[in-house]
Amino acid sequence: MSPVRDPDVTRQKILEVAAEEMRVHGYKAASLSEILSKAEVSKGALYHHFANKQELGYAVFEELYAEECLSRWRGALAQEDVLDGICHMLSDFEDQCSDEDIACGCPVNTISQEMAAVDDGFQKQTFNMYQRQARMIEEALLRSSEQGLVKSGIDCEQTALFIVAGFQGIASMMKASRSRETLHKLHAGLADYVQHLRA
Amino acid sequence: MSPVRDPDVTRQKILEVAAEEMRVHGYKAASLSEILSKAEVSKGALYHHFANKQELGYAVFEELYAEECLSRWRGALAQEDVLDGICHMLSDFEDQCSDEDIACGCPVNTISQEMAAVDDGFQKQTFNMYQRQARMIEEALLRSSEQGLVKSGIDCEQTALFIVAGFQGIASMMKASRSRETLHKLHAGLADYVQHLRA
DNA sequence: GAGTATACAAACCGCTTGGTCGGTTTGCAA
DNA sequence: TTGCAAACCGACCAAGCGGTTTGTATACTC
Repeated sequence: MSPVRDPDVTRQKILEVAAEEMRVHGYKAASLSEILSKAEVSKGALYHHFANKQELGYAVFEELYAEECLSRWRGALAQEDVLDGICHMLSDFEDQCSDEDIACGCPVNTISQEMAAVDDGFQKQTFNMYQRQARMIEEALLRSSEQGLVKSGIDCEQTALFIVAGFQGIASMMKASRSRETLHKLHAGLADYVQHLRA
Repeated sequence: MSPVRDPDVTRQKILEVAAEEMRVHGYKAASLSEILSKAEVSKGALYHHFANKQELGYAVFEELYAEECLSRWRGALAQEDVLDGICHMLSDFEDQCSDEDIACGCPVNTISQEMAAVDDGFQKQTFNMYQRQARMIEEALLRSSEQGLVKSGIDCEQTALFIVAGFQGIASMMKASRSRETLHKLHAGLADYVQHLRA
């Protein structure tokens, strides 16, 4: 049977509760006391697994937020028709997300806007995340370009970067609007853009 | 000569210093003590002009952030060629903004991401701001459509919304990257999109 | 010039925050 | 069975926060 103490489980529990709190309240406003009580874990346990709040934040970002985000892109870009893959990802997200998800927005975008200017660690993490996304998309576009799927004239790096920006912008407006209708129109706008890349 | 006490000047001073602090640190992390000491104003003065921090925040958003943002759009959309107007606005911004501006990002986007989920007032203010921008762009597109400047098939509302999202997304990535080069590529991407709307 | 509302000054307050630290319990190895 | 390190507990702390209150100086009105 499982032991009374399992450090991995404890750490994961803290991580997940912290992620949820930070998704809703942001990094700074996420209270350690609140996290501890919701995770049913003592302060001693937390500070045993993480040096301080900052490192907890970094871990949440890297192990949960970034991972979720990248896996979504991996799925979309693995489709044989990359453009359709992206569009399907958009409508899938729209179908799956709850009202709370809409209100909370994209955690990467939220943390980035809150912290990038005042914490170099978060700035590097978020920038790195965006670069990885852009790189993935760029490679997919280059592949598609060779296959004759997308127009030949386009600058794949620039386009990939703009697609990432489009996503983040949609996340921003989704959060600000709290409106599924707005989200739908925005997705339609991005889908149009993506499809116009087709050869 | 000017009186020793001028309530309007005092209020404006508080507003401007608060705006600067919130631009850098966000709303919650902007400290009233810090604002007061930088503005060389007492706590009594602040609480004479504003009921609480929240109302100060709302005033900063409405009277400074929103105004600056909207005036930029007004200028761009007043051009006879709206598409060029937007593109010029992009390159003007790029030329004028300092490294600090890049690092701080767009204050509307920053505040929106920080507060929209936890404060209905900020949520409404930011959404309203985005809607006004979108409306302005939509009307400009409709005008241009009648003039035969832009393609006839486009959905002006959806396109306008996506342009606003594109802007916010660029602001997000600009802040996260702290890189002028990235900003330039993003602007180029958006400019391409805007120009492809041309008839 | 008196009276009064406005405009400020600054000491003060309760509360929450992230973080510390001495002590205790658990699990495993020898 | 013993020994010890890892895991955890929770009382405690200083600092900073937004906000209140009491008092005073200025400016305008009559």
